[in-house]
Amino acid sequence: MDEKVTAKADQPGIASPRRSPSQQRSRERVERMLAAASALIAEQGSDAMRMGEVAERAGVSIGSLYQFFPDKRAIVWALAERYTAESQACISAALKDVRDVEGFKSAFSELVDIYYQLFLAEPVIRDVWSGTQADKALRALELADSRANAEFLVAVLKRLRPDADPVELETTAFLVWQMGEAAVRLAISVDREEGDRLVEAYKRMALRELVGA
Amino acid sequence: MDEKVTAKADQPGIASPRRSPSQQRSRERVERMLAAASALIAEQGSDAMRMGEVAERAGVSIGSLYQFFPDKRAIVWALAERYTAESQACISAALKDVRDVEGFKSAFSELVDIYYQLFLAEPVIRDVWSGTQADKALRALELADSRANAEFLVAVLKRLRPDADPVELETTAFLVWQMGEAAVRLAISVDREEGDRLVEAYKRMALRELVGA
DNA sequence: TTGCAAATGTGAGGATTTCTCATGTTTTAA
DNA sequence: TTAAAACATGAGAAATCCTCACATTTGCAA
Repeated sequence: MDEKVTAKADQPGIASPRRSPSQQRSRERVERMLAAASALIAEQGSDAMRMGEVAERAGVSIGSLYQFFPDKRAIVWALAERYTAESQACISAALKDVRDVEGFKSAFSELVDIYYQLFLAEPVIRDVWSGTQADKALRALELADSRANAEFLVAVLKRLRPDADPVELETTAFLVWQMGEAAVRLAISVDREEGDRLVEAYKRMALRELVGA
Repeated sequence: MDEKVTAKADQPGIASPRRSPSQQRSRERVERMLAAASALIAEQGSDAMRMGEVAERAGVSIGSLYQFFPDKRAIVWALAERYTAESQACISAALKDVRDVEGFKSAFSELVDIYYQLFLAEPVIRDVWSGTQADKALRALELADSRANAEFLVAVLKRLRPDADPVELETTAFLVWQMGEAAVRLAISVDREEGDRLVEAYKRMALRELVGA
């Protein structure tokens, strides 16, 4: 056992960024790396993405890639983080000003549509998600994100239904949120017509559960 | 470009079994290989499973492994097939003799419980599923299976609600089924108490959607 | 401007893993 | 008994991830 301290080991299972780009030049290069990775994942899936190919397409050396990303998963995770941040912004924006049940219904519907459109427009998201599913540590973080998102729903529902059991509300919101993600992923996996039907069916189902028929 | 014909290429993306074990001896060896793979996946996840380790633990050579499985994914897929077959049997058994709405409710509830218990007892299933998600071809097969399972639901629902729109029934059943899978996977990812609550919440939600309050 | 330290860039090669194939052994069936 | 088919083996070819010693560029204080 050598005591040599390696670059990893900030969180168990997740290697920390080896270094943050502090210069303008390197920030641009990191952007190119992520763009190249995103394109490759969209083409072939995250599993088939090759680090050498990412480097080549970004116009950098393989060494530069590892200068900013400790390993392959870190690239997938960096992309995933962007989309979770984006979706969090969507949710809080959509639900912020909900005052009554009718307002909630339309806000929720709109929210689901935005999600659906986001996934349709960026097939990368789907593959990034697949990549995270195959990895225990990433899955845990994904789950935590999902829980955090559900909290937005809980906050609104507590206003709309102040007499409801908080624990049940929490459970329902978490479940409905997770199912929304599943529904959207399912919808983009089938043809457009069926996908639209599935999303609409999900909305009905979710709203019935959240605020009654 | 050489014209050499390799063993793969029955279906696009899915390598075909190189050879089916026809002798008793080899059938037993294949069983040992699958058991070893299953154990390793349960311990570390399908991604961390090493072919050499599978061979060693099964007491066979690496060459024998590749005699029956064209590649690593094929092992994961073979395990996945077993569980999908098992779950299909569950569904048809549970729904076969449903005659009225009350019977459907209890059968559905029991079905979900069986699924939940199956996933709790065999963490392999979860990892097998993660493995298939990371792969486009396997995902397509998984989706086809899910659709086939939903057909069982559709068949029963058509009996119970003969006046309902068939297309809507189909959509709803597919969605509800897919969400059930998502709910169970979610439930086994959290602590037992919350998992139980989530599964119960899913049952309520699904039954309300399928046969009304 | 100059000089130096920190940040960044590079790619050959070490380490690991999947999978092949030539060769040897066992089983089947006529 | 014997030939053919099925099965078994493991060294090593091929592919891939990642490291590391060294080169270059940038920021900045003197």
